[in-house]
Amino acid sequence: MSEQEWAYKSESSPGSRQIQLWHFILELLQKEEFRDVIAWQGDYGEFVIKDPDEVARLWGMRKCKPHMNYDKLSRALRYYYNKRILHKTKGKRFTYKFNFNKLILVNYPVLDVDCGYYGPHFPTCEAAMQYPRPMPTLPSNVMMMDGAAAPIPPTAPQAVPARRPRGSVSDSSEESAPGDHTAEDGAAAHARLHYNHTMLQAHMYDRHLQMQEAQQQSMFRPSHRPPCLIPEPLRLGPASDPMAFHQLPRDHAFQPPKIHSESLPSTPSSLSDYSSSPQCSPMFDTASGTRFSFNFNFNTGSPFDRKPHQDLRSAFTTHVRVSSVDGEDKARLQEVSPGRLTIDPTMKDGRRERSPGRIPGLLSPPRPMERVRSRSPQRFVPKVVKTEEEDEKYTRGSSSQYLAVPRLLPMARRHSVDGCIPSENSEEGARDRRQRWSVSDMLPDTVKAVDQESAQTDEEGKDKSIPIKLRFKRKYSQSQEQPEGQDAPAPAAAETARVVRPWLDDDERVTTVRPRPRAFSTPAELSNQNSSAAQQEKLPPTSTAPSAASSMGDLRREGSREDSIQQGDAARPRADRRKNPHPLHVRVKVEQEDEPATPSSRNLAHHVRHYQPQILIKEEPEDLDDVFASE
DNA sequence: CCCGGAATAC
DNA sequence: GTATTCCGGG
Repeated sequence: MSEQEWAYKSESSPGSRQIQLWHFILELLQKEEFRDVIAWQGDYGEFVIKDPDEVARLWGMRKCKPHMNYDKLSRALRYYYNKRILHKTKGKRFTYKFNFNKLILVNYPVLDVDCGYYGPHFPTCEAAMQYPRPMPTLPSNVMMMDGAAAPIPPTAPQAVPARRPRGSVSDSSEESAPGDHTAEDGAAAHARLHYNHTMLQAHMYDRHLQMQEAQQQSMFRPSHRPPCLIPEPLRLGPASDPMAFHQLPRDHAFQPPKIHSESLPSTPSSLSDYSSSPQCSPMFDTASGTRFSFNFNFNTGSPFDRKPHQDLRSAFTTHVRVSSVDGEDKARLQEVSPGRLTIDPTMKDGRRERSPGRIPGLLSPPRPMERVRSRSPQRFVPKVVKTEEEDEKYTRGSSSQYLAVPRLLPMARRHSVDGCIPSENSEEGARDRRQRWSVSDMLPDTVKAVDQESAQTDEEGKDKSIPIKLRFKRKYSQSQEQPEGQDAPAPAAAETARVVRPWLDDDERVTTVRPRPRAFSTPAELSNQNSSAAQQEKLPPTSTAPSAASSMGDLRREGSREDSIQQGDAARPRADRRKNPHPLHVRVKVEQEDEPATPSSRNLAHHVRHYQPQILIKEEPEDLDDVFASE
């Protein structure tokens, strides 16, 4: 199977297993050669179609629609409005904007990793480099799901190749040659997969493991192809389960969807080489029955003569990072729910990996300031930036605003990375900033530790009048010194308590969920919001491989129960934990109606279909202060 | 240009 | 479901 498979709809959507427009758009955006056709421009995620006709033509090519034009294409784009993949930048001709934060992950798997691309205006180039987050392929709904955190996959031999920095589109003096697969190697090198998945979807962990192995395999496999986004089918043996998290039958291991001959050439390699879009050849066009001659450009430089998603994946990675971290943070949060710890990306041997030189952005248009800032990953120096927003929250001190988490690493401040934070006078404004709250959370703990130090110092001598958030920090500091005094277990040698933002952003709420015991999950329950997980798993109900919850339907809400959260899970076997997961306090993002989709449609169902809520859990915030008030 | 309904294809 | 194809209207 090919690594591009992810870009195609799963079998749940018959006949739609073709690349989607927004994928294609991203693909073009990622390619330098099309910068005159379409390019990132303006705000975060914003792009402008410079040559509508050409874009339409290319799109038509890809989709074998010779009569495609911008009018039709734009109609398709408009359909994305309701789905929140895109919205229009009003007033700007041919300009649209991706809702990366919200949507990228909704429908599609998290791409693995370490691509050179750091997306449009990706705020955390350095941060990302510093804290590489290879994200295994994973159904997006996992990310959106605030079920739980998964143990972080272990580390693996590092062979992260340096990557050429890529300033911006404008700074496009260098471009990776078609054969340049450094990014892929880097991705592969990311065997250190520390991604979180949800307990609710523990089966995804299986997938992860598989993918991890796949990545490892692809990493060392002489290949001219990029490592798989979605790894090739593989058989993961127990021995290769680095975490030995659980040893589950893998007979139902993730298998890429079969290729339907009706829709795609079934040649084994056809998908791998799908970039040529062979099915576009009339001889393959059995479905439409149309007859037209289509002159494909298979020459180099065409978007069709390469692995189409190689770059797309890269393009995604940026946002996946953001979103993933976002999700991961949520996941961690859950994992960290009282008495628990999350694991930071520390290698098994205890060393903390530092990304050697992953260089951001091949084609992404970084923020203007980013261009100027140093991109030396080696000399990454965190720059503490306290946003007004944060200041306000500190000042406000509304304890209910804070998500209490025991053994909290002091997330003293919102970190930012030099060059990755918009200037104060930036036009971006609050929304943009909010978009990046996850930035700080993706910083390595080492970086956070830096802050921690200052935080400790800062708070020395202060008292309980300080907001609970700060008290958490303090408490954590103490616990670090005297870990045995805590009810929570001391972190394992290679583990470090993970910082979780102790406060809630305005668009966040806390809710408590109880993951359904895996044993009770049924595959049927998986197909709620997003079918990807279920589809990819295709686990028969009788499968010994546990499926897991992936939808709200699998969550039983539960009030905050101290009894269940104070015990801590550390003493419990993981297997037990998974079977009887504790209620989790979950940080959820509440849908913000930035651009509310107005269901003016006569057909509400239709609207609902096209409006995919980003938040699966929506509940009134739960004040957890009482839980930790004892401190 | 842009929007979104409607019908239809796949 | 995801477009594609039309199209009336702003």
